[in-house]
Amino acid sequence: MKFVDVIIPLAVEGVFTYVVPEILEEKIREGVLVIVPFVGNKKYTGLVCRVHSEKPLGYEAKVLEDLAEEDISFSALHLRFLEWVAAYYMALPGDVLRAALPIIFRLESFTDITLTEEDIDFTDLTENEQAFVRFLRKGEYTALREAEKYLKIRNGWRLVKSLLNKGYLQVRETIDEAFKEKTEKWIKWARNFNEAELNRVLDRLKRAPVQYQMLCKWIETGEEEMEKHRFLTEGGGSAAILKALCDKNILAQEERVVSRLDVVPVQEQVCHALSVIQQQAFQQIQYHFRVKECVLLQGVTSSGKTEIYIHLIREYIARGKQVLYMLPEIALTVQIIKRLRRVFGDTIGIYHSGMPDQVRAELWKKQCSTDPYPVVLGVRSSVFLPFQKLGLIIVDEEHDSSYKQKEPSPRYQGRDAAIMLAKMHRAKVLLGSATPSFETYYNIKNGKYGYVSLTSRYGDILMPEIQFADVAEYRRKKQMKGSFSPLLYREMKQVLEEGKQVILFQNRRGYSAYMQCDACGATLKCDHCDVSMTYYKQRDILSCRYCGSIKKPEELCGECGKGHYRLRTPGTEKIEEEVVRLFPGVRVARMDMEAMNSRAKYQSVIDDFEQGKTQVLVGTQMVSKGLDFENVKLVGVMDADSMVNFPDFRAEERAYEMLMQVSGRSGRKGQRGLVVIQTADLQNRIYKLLFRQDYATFYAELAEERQNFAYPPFCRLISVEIRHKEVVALRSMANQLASRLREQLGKRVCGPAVPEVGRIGGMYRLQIIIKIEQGASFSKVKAFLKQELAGLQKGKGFSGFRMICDVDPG
DNA sequence: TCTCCCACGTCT
DNA sequence: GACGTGGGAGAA
Repeated sequence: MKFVDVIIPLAVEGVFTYVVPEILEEKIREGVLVIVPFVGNKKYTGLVCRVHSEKPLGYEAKVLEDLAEEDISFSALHLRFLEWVAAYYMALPGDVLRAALPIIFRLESFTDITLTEEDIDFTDLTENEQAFVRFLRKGEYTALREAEKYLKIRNGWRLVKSLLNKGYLQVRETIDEAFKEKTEKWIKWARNFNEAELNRVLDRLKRAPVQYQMLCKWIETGEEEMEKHRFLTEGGGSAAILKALCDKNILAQEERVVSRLDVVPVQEQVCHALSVIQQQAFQQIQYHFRVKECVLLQGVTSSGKTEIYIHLIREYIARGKQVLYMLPEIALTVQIIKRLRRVFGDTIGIYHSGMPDQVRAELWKKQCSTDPYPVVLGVRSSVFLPFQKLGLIIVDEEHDSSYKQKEPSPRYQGRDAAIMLAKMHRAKVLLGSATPSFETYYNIKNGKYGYVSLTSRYGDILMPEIQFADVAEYRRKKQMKGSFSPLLYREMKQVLEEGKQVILFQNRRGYSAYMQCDACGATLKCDHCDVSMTYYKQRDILSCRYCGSIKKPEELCGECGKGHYRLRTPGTEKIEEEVVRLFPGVRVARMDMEAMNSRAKYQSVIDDFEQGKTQVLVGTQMVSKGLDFENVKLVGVMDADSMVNFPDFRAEERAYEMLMQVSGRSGRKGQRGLVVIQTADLQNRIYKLLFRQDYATFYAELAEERQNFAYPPFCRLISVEIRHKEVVALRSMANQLASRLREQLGKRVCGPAVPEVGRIGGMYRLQIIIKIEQGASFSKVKAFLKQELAGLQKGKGFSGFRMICDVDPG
């Protein structure tokens, strides 16, 4: 007998063993998707990760139901990669599969019910059962979900069970084919008509003038076939007229399967030659690749990194290899896609989170087919795509924090996972950044990665000039105009008069980051989370950025009942308002998570700014990433301190990164850009380092501290977060865990401590950090931690706790 | 994630 | 005691 171990895409521990029915034996192998029964009658899609003949002990394995979706499968290497992600990031295999597999392929069965008899003795039934029975028809299957929705009940299966016992119901499980091919209707001649025949056809249509007209128009086009929609709009007729022509066997309709993947006509392929400096960098990268698996290309904004990527990609394609080009989510804009399309035409696939599920599924199928895209441009999750002959991965903006998935599990680092994926494929990795992550730079220092830098901006564009505005000083002298220092105001005014554009960066959304009582100083907090609520003036509501709960602002302070709430620290909405007031007639656009409720909106804000319809763009970090505008001369950072003083060991690294990136938005051909940074803490070393615009010095200065306090890159971290509804119980559990861990790991264990936000959505949180130094066995620590957590979970009094491990957090 | 079961609360 | 609800365990 043949058995398989199956990963089920649910948050369940381990894999599950099934018996393979004889008729399927031929087709079942490692990496295929199957349908299996799981809990009751429910059926799920699962992934076969092992085929064997070991009869499981202690239970009778269920029988595998069928094969699912035969067009896709996982290679042995791909399976190993999923296993690695699960093991390294302490995630469940089901979690990893869920991240990897497009939702369309994750079939789930649903319950259908019908009545077995017309006449039912209602006296026998409870009220709910009666309502339920009335909703059903004999011989007609109704989805249980529908019935639950209609009757507004949960746990409908309870009713089903009791009615089933009474013999009134019949139940079946169905699986919907979720992936459907997209089709189009095409119009063509029903058969070949010669001229004489055609004339006869037209003659016969004399008494049907509209049909006659439609046919004449069609003949005029001279086309053999046309898509139905186009046929009707261009022919100016109705579907009924068309149908009449089809019924008369003159024209015919044909349904065709079409691809949902963008099929762009291959334009003239433009690939610019590299400049001398770029050519040197290109050669250096290839030189390093001979001995190293991973190379960093450090280059500031507009130093021409993309052009080098393009040449590398071409090289790998020519060798018959595939390339994965990764970008942080936000940077995946039309700008970059356009640029790559110009070179690679329709040989490039695109993968991002805004994509409809059907399209993702289609890309998956294509990558499993005999004709996969040689290049895929994608976000973090594209590391999970199937590759047949991967040769190169480019991780652009590798320092970007959005490569790390925080929620839900698997909490993986896309860049690091990509490096592992490349290793498995014996492929190379090129990291790109102006401000590399400390981890990457560390690996260069110790010789693990190769290093290539592009120091000058392409076309000799100068680095922007950075000026600091001492807000503390201006405030003392009462010279501030709202949130604007006289310096920023003056520069902005001049730039706008020159007809140039301005970007203002404020890393807070809404109108006011928090509301504070003017009598007792209490801030208005979310009812469920330990954070102050953001005020949105336009909608006149307070909103919590963690749980999303909303409430109306109150007049009087909820704490002391006497004071009134005052708005503190302006957000993007307020800045936008101030610009309107201070610069009458200037058109402003705002770009933040709140304003960008759709992809279309995002694109239109960018387009308007690009075309100069708006002169000032106010935004959160969204504006700092991946956007290039020709005409921007000034970038204003409204409140740099808020980033630097963030309570996190990476705060300074992130602040530097972000400020450098924002600065890169300014200055283009033939003119030097200006960056005005407003701070009340001018003496902070970050600003001095920023002023020098010298990454190496910045790294050297901060790295020493990281080493002293045992933080990455000198140490690896695992964060264990514990959540519970009650503080006291949480405390004691966290202490218990910490002391158990300390028994083995000693002072590597820090905490428990209250994380940045101590309560979210009504759950209190505590965090234990484990620091693992170089040379210690990371996997042993993980195994020990896992064992301790399992021990706690088995123990009594564990109810209501959640434990979340995050490997390499941040 | 879904199902099943148990413990417990409420209403009669 | 019947019925309903909520939380935790386990799933092959």
